[in-house]
Amino acid sequence: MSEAATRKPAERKRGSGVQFVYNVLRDEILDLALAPGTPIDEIQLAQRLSMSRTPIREALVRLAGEGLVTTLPNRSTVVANIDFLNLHTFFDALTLMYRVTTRLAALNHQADDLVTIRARQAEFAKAVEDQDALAMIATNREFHAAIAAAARNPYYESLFLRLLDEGRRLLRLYYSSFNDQLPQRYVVEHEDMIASIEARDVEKADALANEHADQIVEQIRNMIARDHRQKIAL
Amino acid sequence: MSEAATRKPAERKRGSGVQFVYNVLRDEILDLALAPGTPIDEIQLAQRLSMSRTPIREALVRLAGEGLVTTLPNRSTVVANIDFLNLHTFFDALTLMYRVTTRLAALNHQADDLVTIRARQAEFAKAVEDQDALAMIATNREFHAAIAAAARNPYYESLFLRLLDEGRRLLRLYYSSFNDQLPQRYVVEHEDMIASIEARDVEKADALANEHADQIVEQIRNMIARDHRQKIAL
DNA sequence: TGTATTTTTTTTGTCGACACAAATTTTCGC
DNA sequence: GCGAAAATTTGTGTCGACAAAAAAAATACA
Repeated sequence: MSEAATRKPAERKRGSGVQFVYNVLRDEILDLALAPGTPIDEIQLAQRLSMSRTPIREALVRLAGEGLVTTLPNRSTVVANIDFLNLHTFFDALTLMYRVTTRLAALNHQADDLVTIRARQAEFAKAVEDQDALAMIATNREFHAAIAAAARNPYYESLFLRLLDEGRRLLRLYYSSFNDQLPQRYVVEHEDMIASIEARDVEKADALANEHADQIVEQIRNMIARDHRQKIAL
Repeated sequence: MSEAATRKPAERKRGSGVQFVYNVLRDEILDLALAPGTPIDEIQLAQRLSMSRTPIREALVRLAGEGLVTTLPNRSTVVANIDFLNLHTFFDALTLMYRVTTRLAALNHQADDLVTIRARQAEFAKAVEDQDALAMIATNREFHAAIAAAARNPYYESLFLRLLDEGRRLLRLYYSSFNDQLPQRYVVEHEDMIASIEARDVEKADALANEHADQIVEQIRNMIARDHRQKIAL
């Protein structure tokens, strides 16, 4: 059981129920606290979070819309599987969104966007320094999410966030081997991206994002290739 | 009240309730039978579709996830507005998805994909011949959806479908002036795209999709520019 | 008559209960 | 003992009801 699950049973503000369940489940899914394929029992969840099944079901519908769970009709909904066979479609979309959001950030960013982006980058650098792989994964996501926000295109942003989440789940699988690559390189690449965004150099931002994406995709590929266990099983 | 609303009150299969409500509402929203900004009364809807509020609420959650309705906490959910001020973000994403899906279709399509695509194209050509603007909008969507399916990338596909739906809603606003452009041109462009996909000529497919998207964006821009009524109001 | 405050109404968010479907176990025939 | 049919159990899909929150109406007051 995760930490959030053991929260105070009663006294939650009206209307926050669905959001609460959504957040708990989302975190547990992305942290792999709930393994892919795990069936989600509504009644059990209702008891655990001490609320009725109605808000739980609505949260599940929302998660299903984002592809984080799969609903089997008249049967339990399960945590979405990681489709190793079609990872290339994920990498393809991820790379394109890296590029597009960084491009548009260079074009459309406003003054305070850079403040936020730099703050996220500082957190990422801190995580690298601390050799904290889990924090690196989380802060890296937030860094790119901040860039996506500065890009000011909600369509790209929502897809990108979805992809970053999926990536977070994937990296979580291999986080233990996340340190021995060369994460310092990512810090430098991030700095370059920030500089090109600030200079509004669209083409350079694009190129850097492309390289950066290739780096990350390559690293994930290596981590998977090194691990010949049960790729198909999941 | 739309046609679907007046369906047989009782006797629907178990588990199909949410899907049914979702389909009804989605159609009415995209057809502008429900105008943007219209509040959706759950009780009223429940009576109209003769079912309880529970499946209705779940359908609304799903629609909210796709951005077709907006949920105001403790207040009624309303049909999503059309954001004329940020249409450029829509056009940008739409153009990119036109390109990417057509590219990937040229790369990844399989034999029977072309059969489906050609069938959709035939329906589109028929609509043009019949001067049926509404059918043109609908069949054009299905044509590009078929290409997106052949592209075999669910991430792009889901975003593209969302954009096509949003576009359907937008075009529906101006469908009356959809004839007097030159829709015959679109038929030819579609044919060229099919040919380049079949030839697996990725670059040509990309270029054609780009042109095609520019055409459509331009047409929508013209339709909006010609109409100086209540752009801001909606 | 206009404005602030209280009351009423409307509508959402949540709950507990029941019905139905699928999975599981038990029973029965051989 | 083994396989098929029946019964039980488990868990989802839907319902009607209630409580809280917001909006609307009514009232009080200047």
